[in-house]
Amino acid sequence: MSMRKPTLGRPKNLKKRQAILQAAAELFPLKGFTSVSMMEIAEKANVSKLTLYSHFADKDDLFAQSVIDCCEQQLPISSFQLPEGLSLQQALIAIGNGFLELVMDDKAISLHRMMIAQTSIDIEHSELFFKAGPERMLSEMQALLVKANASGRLGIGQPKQAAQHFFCLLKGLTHMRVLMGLSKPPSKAAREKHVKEVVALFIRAYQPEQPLQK
Amino acid sequence: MSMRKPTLGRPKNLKKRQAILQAAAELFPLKGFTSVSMMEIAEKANVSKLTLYSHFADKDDLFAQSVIDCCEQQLPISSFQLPEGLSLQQALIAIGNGFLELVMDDKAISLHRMMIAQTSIDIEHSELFFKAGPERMLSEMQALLVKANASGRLGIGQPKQAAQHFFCLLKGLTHMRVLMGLSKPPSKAAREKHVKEVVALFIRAYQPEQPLQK
DNA sequence: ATTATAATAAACTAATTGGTACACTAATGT
DNA sequence: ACATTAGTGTACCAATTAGTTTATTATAAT
Repeated sequence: MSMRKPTLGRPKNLKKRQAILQAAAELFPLKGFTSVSMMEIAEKANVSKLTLYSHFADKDDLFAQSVIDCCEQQLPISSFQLPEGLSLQQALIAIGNGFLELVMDDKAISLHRMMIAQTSIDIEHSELFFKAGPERMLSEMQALLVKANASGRLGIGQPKQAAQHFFCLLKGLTHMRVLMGLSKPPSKAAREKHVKEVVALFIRAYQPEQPLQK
Repeated sequence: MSMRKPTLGRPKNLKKRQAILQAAAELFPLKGFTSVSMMEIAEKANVSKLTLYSHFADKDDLFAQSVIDCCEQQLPISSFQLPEGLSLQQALIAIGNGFLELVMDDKAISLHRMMIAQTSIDIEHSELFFKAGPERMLSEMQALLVKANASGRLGIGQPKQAAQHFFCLLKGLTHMRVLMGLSKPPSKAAREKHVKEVVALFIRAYQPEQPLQK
């Protein structure tokens, strides 16, 4: 287990490594694990096959690293802060837009496909992806709901459930259709329209028990 | 193009064909198209490799036939009738249970995986599956919503949208987790609990504008 | 300059696999 | 009985491919 980083000799070119990961991240979701050859990846990355094997132990390793890399790249996308003075509706719309953009993104769709196609082979990777991906937003959402609950603006029995409902509504039928290649990812305008509609529905559903008189 | 069925000689054993389709339907979703060899399918079906090639032109053909076969098998599952005297809540629960049973079924999950994994290769088959599968229930649901709307029990602007929301809520996070192999399909009890909760949410969300006094 | 490592190109190994050919047996209609 | 097709088993072909070996050049630290 000597993972000492050698200080001697020519250092590894990190850009090569990134190019390989990039190529892998594009090819694997497109054609599936077994249909992509190492040679193909090497060529796409403009790198010799042996360089590829010098950076990654084998095909499985490359695949795993590629998934990890994708997940990490995805993280910062939606680390949005929601301004304090926002109304509940506006806050939900902001979260909704962030989530839908994240989840309909080409990369995210590719990742979904990979995870589903390689099911049972890479459960750990799927867990990883799930945590790095959609599940990260559940906590933010939950926190918001608890707050809205406390201030009497919503009446929610189970915030965790409610948060899940919210995201499922956001994904809608479209997400599955996109996964299957039956629809293109929706435009920003289409996404925002959908989010507004879902937020309205959500607020209606979770009005406090005794609605305030207007 | 001579597809004449020969009346001469030993007839083909339809059970062999079914066994092959069965084996293919199990193996393809499990390991992905390219990772399954024809030999493997032949062995699983207890059939010689050549028999396989006598029933199906090549691997692509077998895959396509397998998808078609699965879709057709799925059709009759949920041709349920809902009794007339049912309350709205009970009707929604009945539909919800039917839908969730259909969509969490092992076969349906396998099909989803296949459709997603083979994306862009088999768009026609995906369309086929989508129509044979979940989409068939949208019309039933829509019809019910229109009726509930007319009788004043619900206030729904866009019945089609509402129906989609309903089914998305039913699937929930769980469906995706099952697709990725992260969770087992929920038990009947778990499904029914979830359905009840979703129906309650749905009815709250789509109450008529002027709620009736109690 | 020396040393150690990175990277490349090209040839090679060993295994898998889609698809076929051949020789044979089994079942069906005439 | 006979022709015809279904099905089996085995061997085979051609192509692909994960992974290795070898020899050569490039690039860094000391």
